Amino acid sequence: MRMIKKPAKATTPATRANTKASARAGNDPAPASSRATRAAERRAAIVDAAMEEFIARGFAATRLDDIAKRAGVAKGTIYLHFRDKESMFEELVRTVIVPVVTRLTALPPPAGSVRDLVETFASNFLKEVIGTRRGDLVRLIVAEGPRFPSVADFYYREVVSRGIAAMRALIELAIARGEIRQKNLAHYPQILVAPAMIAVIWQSLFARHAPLDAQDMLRVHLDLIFGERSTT
Amino acid sequence: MRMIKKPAKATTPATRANTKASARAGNDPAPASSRATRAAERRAAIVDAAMEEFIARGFAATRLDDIAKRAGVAKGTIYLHFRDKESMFEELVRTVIVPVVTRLTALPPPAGSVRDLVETFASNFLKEVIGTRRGDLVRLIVAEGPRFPSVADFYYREVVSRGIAAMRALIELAIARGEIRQKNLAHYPQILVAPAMIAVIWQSLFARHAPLDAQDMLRVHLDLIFGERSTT
DNA sequence: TGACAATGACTGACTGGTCAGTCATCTTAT
DNA sequence: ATAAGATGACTGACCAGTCAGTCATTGTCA
Repeated sequence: MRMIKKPAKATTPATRANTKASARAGNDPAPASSRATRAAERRAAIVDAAMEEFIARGFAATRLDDIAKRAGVAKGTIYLHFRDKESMFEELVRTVIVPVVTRLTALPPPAGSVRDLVETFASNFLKEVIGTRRGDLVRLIVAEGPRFPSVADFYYREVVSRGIAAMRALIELAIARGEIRQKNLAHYPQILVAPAMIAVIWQSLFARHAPLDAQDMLRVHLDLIFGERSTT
Repeated sequence: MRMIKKPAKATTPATRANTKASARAGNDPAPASSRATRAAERRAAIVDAAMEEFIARGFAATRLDDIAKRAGVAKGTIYLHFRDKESMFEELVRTVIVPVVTRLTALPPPAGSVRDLVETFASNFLKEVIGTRRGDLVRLIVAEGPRFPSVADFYYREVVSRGIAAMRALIELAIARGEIRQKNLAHYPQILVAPAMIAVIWQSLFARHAPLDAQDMLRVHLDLIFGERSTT
């Protein structure tokens, strides 16, 4: 946002003879890494640190100085990897979200009942998202979405619409197979995932007041949709 | 967030003789109001303006100057009503939330089936919260909760725990009456309200990508829980 | 192979704009 | 008359973004 400045005078440039000496904050002792490798590591460190800070403080209240310190990097270094704070936030979301989606959408062999499939999916979601840093990221997206339409758009395209479509397909299959009776459910796959989302939010906001057994809740919810498990 | 500052010197206070002439932004022409009334009106105007701004920008990115301008008040006036930005946010949440809770918990005569009761409740929630400014406030609480533990606590105490308890009571009643079969549902009243919460969030984040017929979704969800409506 | 030069990644002090909170002064109801 | 209410210019802390300078790594030549 800052305007281009005049050349900037030198103001006693000699005084900075000290510096160095403490540089390279004590991190990787690996000396044999190539430039490219090192760069990638640093970028990853910045992304990690940024995620931590953004989750803890939100976009506006996060200081780049803090991100830099946490990443063990100078502030200027951040600008070698990201254009500005805003695009750092956007890229961060992309960087973190994409692997999760690909991992979760890699559904296991479609053997067995639809319920088994959904249960596997729920179980993965539980491990990978609910109560983890990634769950906090989801909350962060809900929080900052309105101020970052591009993030909300991205999240809708890459996560929500895909997830909804996948769930709808599963529901339709289950209806065809007679595993689900309520036909209208296919119109609102949101209903299928709603408790999982609530669990994510609950864990970040209320867990310390009233811990929630997300796993059991999801089981009960699936019982509701598919009918109680027969104890065969 | 700013720390308490030292007294701050006065620096040429006399130079400000001009001022006035345009003050009192053109608002209420009512001259006959008492001090107390006027004060209450101003406070309300500030609360409204603050809610609008906080919802649009989040806590950290909201400027008190903007709130003052929107409320038609000078910045200093805000400090006659609130200690600082943070406590303004906290009081704002209390001020806005309480009436909603009391209105919603004023359930209609307990005649008819539990499903009718729940449906009435859902219908009120739909009108009063989903897709309204108050719905945005819920999203705001989710967004800022982690940075305002006192707000999250308040919200948990006044809204969440009460709502959960009320829903649990209804579920147990419905189970006793045979309206609900799934007995475990009483352990997780969250499941009952989850789609409503999702609807709130959906409307603020994704409505423009994919509008959601919240009313119909809630109906389908209730069909799922209570069984499809008999067409008697 | 060893020495020197070129490269560009990295650093952090610095700048300028921003904004929460203050307070001397003015206004108005009582 | 006068005290409570209201105003908005002002202050100082704060922080995103910049850039001159440093030095580890890589490339080149004898």
